[in-house]
Amino acid sequence: MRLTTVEIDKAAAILKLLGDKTRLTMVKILDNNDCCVCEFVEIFKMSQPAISQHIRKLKDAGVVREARRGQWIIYSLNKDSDYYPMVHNLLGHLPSQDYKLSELEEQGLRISCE
Amino acid sequence: MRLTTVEIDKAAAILKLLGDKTRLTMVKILDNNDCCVCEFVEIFKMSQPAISQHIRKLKDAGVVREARRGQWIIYSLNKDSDYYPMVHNLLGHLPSQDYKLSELEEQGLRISCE
DNA sequence: TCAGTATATAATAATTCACTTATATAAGTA
DNA sequence: TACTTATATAAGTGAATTATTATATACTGA
Repeated sequence: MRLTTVEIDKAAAILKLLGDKTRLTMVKILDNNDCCVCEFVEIFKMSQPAISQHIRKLKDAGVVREARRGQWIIYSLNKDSDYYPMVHNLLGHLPSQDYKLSELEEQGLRISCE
Repeated sequence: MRLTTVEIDKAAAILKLLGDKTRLTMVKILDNNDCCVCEFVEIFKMSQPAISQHIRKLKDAGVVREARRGQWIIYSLNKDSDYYPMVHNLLGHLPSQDYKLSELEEQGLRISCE
């Protein structure tokens, strides 16, 4: 584990973002997997704009990055972010949420990460 | 560093609390020092009720605990909390805020921790 | 017991937040 | 080109959040 230091204002802003169950779960999932919006819509049973708006906040903060792949936009954790060490460290204290993706896979709804 | 696991809902609630600059700074200070409300009032140049309300949230979540010492109520980090390992870990990524206490000390306003 | 200091609580106003619905954009495909 | 799918953006709304001021409680010491 690296011990990078993050300004306290910036850290508070990141923690505020992660202080939402939906976004925290997203980020935990993204720590191991890349995902697209429509997968999150399925996982969280939430409207597409709601998901897009959550992701936008994470993207604006530099926590997450996007890459278009044809029709889809694939989101992944931005491991180059100054915040990544702190975030990754934190995610280590959370139980894996990958079962949510497994459920999608079973339903044949997994899309992005082949 | 211990790797304790915290339920994702609970973790989100804690991170939400820490996602406020004032509370995050408080907790960072409390990681090394015990403090009373009036010291925080000085440090943050904020009204006493505002400080009390921030502390109450931290106390309700079990992050912080109180001990009355005469006239004062001394707050400290609750190291027995299930969240403490995660929180402590996180605080390791933040720059020390102890200079804020040193400033108090210089002004002769330090109270609690002799 | 009274005055002063430390803290908590209550009520409230301004702001922010997380959704919603409606609509726009962009890519893929018939 | 027109239709479909994936995603983003905009506008609006109700709930939550963070301050404030006013007031209550608790301890200390004269």
